[in-house]
Amino acid sequence: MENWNQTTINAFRKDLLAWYDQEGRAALPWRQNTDPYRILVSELMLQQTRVDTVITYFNRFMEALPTVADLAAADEDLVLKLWEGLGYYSRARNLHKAAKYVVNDLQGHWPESYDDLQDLPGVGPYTAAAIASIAFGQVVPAIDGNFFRVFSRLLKIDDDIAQPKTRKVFYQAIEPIVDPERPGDFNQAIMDLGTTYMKTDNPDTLHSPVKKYNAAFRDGVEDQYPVKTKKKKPVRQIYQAQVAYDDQGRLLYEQRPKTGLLANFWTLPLKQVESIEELAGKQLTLKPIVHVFSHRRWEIWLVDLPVKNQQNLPTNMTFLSSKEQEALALPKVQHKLLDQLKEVDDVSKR
DNA sequence: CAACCGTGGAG
DNA sequence: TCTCCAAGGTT
Repeated sequence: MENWNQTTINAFRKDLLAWYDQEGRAALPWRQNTDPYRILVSELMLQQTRVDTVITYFNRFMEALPTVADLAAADEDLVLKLWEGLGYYSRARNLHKAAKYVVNDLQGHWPESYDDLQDLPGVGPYTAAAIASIAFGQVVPAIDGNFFRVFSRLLKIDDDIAQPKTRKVFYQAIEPIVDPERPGDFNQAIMDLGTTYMKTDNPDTLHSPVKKYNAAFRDGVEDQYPVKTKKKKPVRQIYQAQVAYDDQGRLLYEQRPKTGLLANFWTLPLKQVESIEELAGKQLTLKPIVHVFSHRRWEIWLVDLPVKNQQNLPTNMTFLSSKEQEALALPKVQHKLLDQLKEVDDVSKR
């Protein structure tokens, strides 16, 4: 691992920030000001999610709920509807809880430090550092995937970034490098660098503004960084989705358990099966609907399976009209099921 | 610590 | 089609 002296650190800060001031993504909507609420919303949305995807959601969210007080007073249904399709829905519920915590428990006074910000639900070390530095000027590195990638190359850090304990190594290496005058800009500059000249695939290190500080590039081993062990493949699981209507043409839904995958969301009643031979009812499609999560791959078969006793449904099931359904936030997989069902209906009408 | 938790884009 | 992964946090 490289060890920079103070002269190198000073020069690096200057070169990085000069580039950032010229070519940084200043137009990103959450960079219009440093309101901690805007930073919080954007950072929660950006967790494991691409900037291009977030922009639309962010603008819509801020228009609907412009202040932390608005969010604290909002119904969870609205919050989830604004988050619909973005995934990792615990982020939305945590964001809602965090707003209530700030407004109701702290009388609207934001925690300002790296340590205190981590008391907010959904706010861990990265997000706390981002808010503390950008909104409150604390000198702390916001170590995310960009930081792992950029500094593993610059400093030739060989630790496996997939291991949680590696965060400590990076923190100790980077903390002295953060610009004490402009910590928020320093952090955002590293992120911009990490998505441009120092991105994951096909980085353009030759033209990077900090090329001369890049030890891995200097030694011709840039492709070896960051060191990262591979993830496991998603487990394949087969499901049947029950298609059943009541006498008013409403469709049967089932609410998922309040913890776990897609917690509390409504979907068609889903039942896991070992193989398609186990499907109950008439199979409606030739191919399954495939939906891949981080750790699971669902192959779902629609089956026609009417409910015999509509008056005696389990408590977590209900019939919903299309109008009732449209008011609900539904996970993407359920939208896929509905799209497929609509196609089946269209074909049968011909 | 390792597993869990969504989705869409890129190669 | 398949693999990886993108501004991580919680349990």
